Amino acid sequence: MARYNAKEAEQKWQAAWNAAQAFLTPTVSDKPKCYVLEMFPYPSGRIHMGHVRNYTMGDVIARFKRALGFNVLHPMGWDAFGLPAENAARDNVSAGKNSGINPREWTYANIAAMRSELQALGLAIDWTREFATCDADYYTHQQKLFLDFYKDDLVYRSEADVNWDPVDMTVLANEQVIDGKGWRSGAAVERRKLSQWFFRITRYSEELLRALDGLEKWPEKVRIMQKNWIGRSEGLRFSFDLSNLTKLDVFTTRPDTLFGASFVALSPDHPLTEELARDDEKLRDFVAECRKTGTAEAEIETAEKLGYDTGLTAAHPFDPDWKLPVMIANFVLMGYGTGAIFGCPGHDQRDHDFARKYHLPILPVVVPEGEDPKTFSVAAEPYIGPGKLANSRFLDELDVEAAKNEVASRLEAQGKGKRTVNYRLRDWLASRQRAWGCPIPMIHCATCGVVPVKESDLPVRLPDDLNFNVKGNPLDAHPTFKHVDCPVCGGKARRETDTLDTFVDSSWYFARFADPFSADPVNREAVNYWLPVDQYIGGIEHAILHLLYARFFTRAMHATGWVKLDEPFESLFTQGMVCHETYQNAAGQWVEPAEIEKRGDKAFLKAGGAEVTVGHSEKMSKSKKNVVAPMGMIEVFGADAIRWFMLSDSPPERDVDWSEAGAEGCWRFAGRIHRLVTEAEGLAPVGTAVGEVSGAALELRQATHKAIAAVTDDLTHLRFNRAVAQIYTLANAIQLHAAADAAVRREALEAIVLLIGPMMPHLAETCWEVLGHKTMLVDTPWPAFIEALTRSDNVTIAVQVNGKRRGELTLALGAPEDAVKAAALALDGVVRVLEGKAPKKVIVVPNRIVNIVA
RNA sequence: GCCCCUGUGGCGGAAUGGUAGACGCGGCAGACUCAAAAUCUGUUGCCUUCACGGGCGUGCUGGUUCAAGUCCGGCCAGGGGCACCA
Repeated sequence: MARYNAKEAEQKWQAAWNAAQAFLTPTVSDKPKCYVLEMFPYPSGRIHMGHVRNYTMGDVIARFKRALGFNVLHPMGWDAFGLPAENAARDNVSAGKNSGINPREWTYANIAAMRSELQALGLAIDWTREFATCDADYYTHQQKLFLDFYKDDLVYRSEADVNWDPVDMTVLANEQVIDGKGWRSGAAVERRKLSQWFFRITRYSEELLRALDGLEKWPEKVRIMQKNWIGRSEGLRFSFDLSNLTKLDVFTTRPDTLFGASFVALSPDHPLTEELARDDEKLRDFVAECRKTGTAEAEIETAEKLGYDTGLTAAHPFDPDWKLPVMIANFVLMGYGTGAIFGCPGHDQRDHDFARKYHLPILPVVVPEGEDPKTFSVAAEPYIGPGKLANSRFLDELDVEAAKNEVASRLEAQGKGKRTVNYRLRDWLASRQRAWGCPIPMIHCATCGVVPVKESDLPVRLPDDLNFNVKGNPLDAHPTFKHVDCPVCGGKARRETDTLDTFVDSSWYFARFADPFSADPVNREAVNYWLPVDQYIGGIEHAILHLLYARFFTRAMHATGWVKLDEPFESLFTQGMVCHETYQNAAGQWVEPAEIEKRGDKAFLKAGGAEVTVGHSEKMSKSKKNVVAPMGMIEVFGADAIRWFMLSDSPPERDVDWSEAGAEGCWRFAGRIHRLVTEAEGLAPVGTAVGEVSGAALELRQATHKAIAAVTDDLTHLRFNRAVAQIYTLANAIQLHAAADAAVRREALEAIVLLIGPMMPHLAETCWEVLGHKTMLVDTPWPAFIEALTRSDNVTIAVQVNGKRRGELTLALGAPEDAVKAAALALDGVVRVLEGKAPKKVIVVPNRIVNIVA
């Protein structure tokens, strides 16, 4: 029999699935549904191993659920707006090829290339539903949603201090600033005051936080990250009366420490600071100095506390005669709370640093248990823990919680304060000064202000003839795009030239997949049937950005009547990265894996044979050149072997090391399965019932049914690596019992072929055909198992004395306790250790273990 | 600084509180072969013993339990997230 030819099989079955429209999904159906979705890719041009891992996992689930009888939706699309396309066009221009690429052509060419690569993996995808977010037919609906949100006050325009990325020449959302740097460019972000478009995500701060508890099928890690990002803190907002007769609002989570206050501090960006700076040159210099400090971690850690005394004083809310100095302090952030605080150096590290530098009083007002209030000192370091109040008049002797309540109640009663909940989460700044994005459907009119584009005028199309040989946003520089008539007064007006953050595009694509042909943004009937996504899979790097925005968008779409749910993703799985060793030559330059040859632990250049340094295994990245292209590997080992590799060995949430030896092992296993099927002789015909069997045949039957039960359970729980191990075990059993009963062997072979179906679909179809089936395996239900056959007749029971293993017994399953006990006590090893003494106690765990306490 | 996760053979990793190391990779030995490849079979935690056997073993350290990789406390190491957030 010929050896398994993966390439032939893959072409044959992919064509057969296509011809049969095997993965075409009805829009709605009476069958129970299962929506399996992997985070859609950015069309960079070619797939990488991370895609292969992600889409293979999703495909296994989709095929498994389908075999279980679900109506499965498993679509694919393209997150197609974004900077790389623009940069490619710009590079093209600077290379002098003016006739060349524009972002649209670049993007669609990449999509075509990547589509065929994904198809080579044999994914069970309904390609009729494919769309790209840069399709006008997609973004027109996004513009419609934007206008709906605008009507509902979920979108607004506001001037604010925003993050400006000087390299990408655009503003960024808070979520896109990592360690003070732009998430794509890595450039230090600058602060600019600009008028920008925002989504009012903070309307749902509380809800987004609370609903996290209900997302039981999300990784705990992601929920914690979102919780921290939303950053809820309960406290008190109250006002100080200032000596210039104005009031100053501050926020605190520690109202209990109010009698330990020794100053009030304003942010350098506080409106009052700006007001004061108008007539104070020194203050202006000070503010400028503060703004120099970067926001990078290292800078913040080493940054000195800087303060400026305004000369103003603030009256203590419980003692009008107690005056506190009003300072400007560089560590007070305008973006949190009210941008002003009262400083209590005794119980806050930052206030402590500040007070020491500016020689302000440091007074303990909370004293830990066991300390004497008269001697307890916070001069050296602040005390943050629990304790009883002291030096605090009417609060003395109260514990911290009671004191917080007391202060809050009194200030509320006086009308000076209010208990409030503060969130770290800011509104989502969603406008970008970029050309390759969804145009914001708004118009600026000198007389009417900002007006929405009429729905009948949608879509606002991106022009094709953008000139990238300009500074700034090519949309803004376009000769006609921005010149429009005002939809209200009809006068000359200016079209908004900012586009939407690409994270907007990915915030609702999952809903569009339910019916990508709908004339509305979503087909309500279709989304009611398909949403939520039953299983969403992607990288942990989207734990906050994409997943938080999508949760917000779903709520906003609920509020505007498009969907009837709040949470888009029922179950989330975050898969690990694909890593590879790194290599560096003598000059310290990175070397690609394809250029080296391994001998033992050492690696050498194929050309020239010079030794290279083998570095740690890291996430595959272009910069480290440790990338292995999937297509080359599929060419060598076949798609099924690569899929199998991605599923075996490592648990799916953990990082996996790519290794060619591992892929080769998978390829060999594919061949072994093929041989087991093709070389099986004298199999019973298709459909033969299995009769009563014993001996080797019974053992094989039991192995078969155990494997079906275990693989079913493992795939249900996404434990692909264990499912793979179970299948190896069954393969070993089939090989061992190659001479067993003809019907039993057929049962075993059919089972193993069906079990590998979701993971190695082409091989499985081939084997299914060899076994004599006329219908395709994709149309075959998942195999059932017989419970009684998943248990062996005999069990091996370990026998311990004082917890130490001294022997084992092989007994019939369910042997009576007395017999087990007697047999255990008679074991040589047990007798030797007991030395004739009677045991104190014997614990028998049925069918598992006996522990004798001597 | 705060929060979270992970530490098991040469390697990737299994293990509802109940025989630690399933399964795979790698290694070793053998069969087939003139030979090699491919394939198949056996073996493979460490120490000790001719052997039977014995001892030690899940980062370290205490504890709970008849029984701990698993539960609890305290450390150590590695990784991740957040961070002048009042």
